[in-house]
Amino acid sequence: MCRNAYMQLLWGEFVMKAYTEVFKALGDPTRLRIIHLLTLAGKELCVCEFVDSLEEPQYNISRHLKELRQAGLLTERKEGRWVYYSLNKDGGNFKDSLFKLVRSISVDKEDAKRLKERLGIRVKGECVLGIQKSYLLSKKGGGVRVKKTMS
Amino acid sequence: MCRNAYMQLLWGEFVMKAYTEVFKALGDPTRLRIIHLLTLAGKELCVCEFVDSLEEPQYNISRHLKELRQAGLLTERKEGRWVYYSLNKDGGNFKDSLFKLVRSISVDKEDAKRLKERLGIRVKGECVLGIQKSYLLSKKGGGVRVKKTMS
DNA sequence: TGCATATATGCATTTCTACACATATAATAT
DNA sequence: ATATTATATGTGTAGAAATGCATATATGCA
Repeated sequence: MCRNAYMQLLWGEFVMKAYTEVFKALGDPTRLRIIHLLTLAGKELCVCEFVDSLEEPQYNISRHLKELRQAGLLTERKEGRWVYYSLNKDGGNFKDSLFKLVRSISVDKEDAKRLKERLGIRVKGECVLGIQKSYLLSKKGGGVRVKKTMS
Repeated sequence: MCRNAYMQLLWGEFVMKAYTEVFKALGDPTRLRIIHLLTLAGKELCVCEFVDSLEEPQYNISRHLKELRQAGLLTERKEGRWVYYSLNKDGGNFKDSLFKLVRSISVDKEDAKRLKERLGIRVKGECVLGIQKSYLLSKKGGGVRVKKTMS
């Protein structure tokens, strides 16, 4: 892998950056709650389930999920209109230990409580309903969908 | 500790913020290298030893050390003009696991190599010489000290 | 007392980050 | 086909963070 000193330097910086990105990704309340929720759930979760559980606007959840995926912490699986995210444990022991660590964090249990409720409306283990708390579709609009047809 | 639901909410947010700050603190290359170096060293290190080992300007090291201390990851001990920093393991298993995790990171070993050299000039286990790489005192100046007396 | 040295910090600048609004994209349902 | 729905993203903005310079603070020493 590393042919010479220069390559080692580059490789070292590359690896260091990867680890830095992981910690940076966890250094935000919403993203930490996302990972924490996934470690508690023990299974993949759908975007709308994150939204209803964490009570954050849909566009925020989507963006944070993307960052976590880019940091290598999540994988996504598309199923029709639904997108499920799960913990990405590829690549050695590091992430496994990290996820155990995040799981051990003792925060208030409201997120988990709301997730449990939300998971209750799955059918055959699959997500079949979108965001239930319509005020989370956007922040101001209260769930109003803008029509495409105009004038 | 938590008398009612409102207190629990506040407490939960407080704790979540504390964990977030920890991860955020590690989400910077220099700070991650500082913690990594400390986990490898297994003992307290002096500011000038960080500077020579990580080859970052003194003012940057000072600032990053401060942030790590404010995040609860470091403690400092003053000994005359010298200030030693060590890992702060207070407060349950979380930080212990975290430090083990950081220790397990495999990055290039230049930092550790330079630290080993630098520790060679300690006397009776104590730091007795300041920054050896004078170009790290500031970035541009090359170690020039400005006189106080003027005009 | 005055200078040297180890560390910390005020300030300005630039870059990043998170958020909110609106809207796009893609798949489903009618 | 067209409307609906689940998710993603372009854009503007405000606040945070990293950096570099200069200098302050504090301790030790001559």
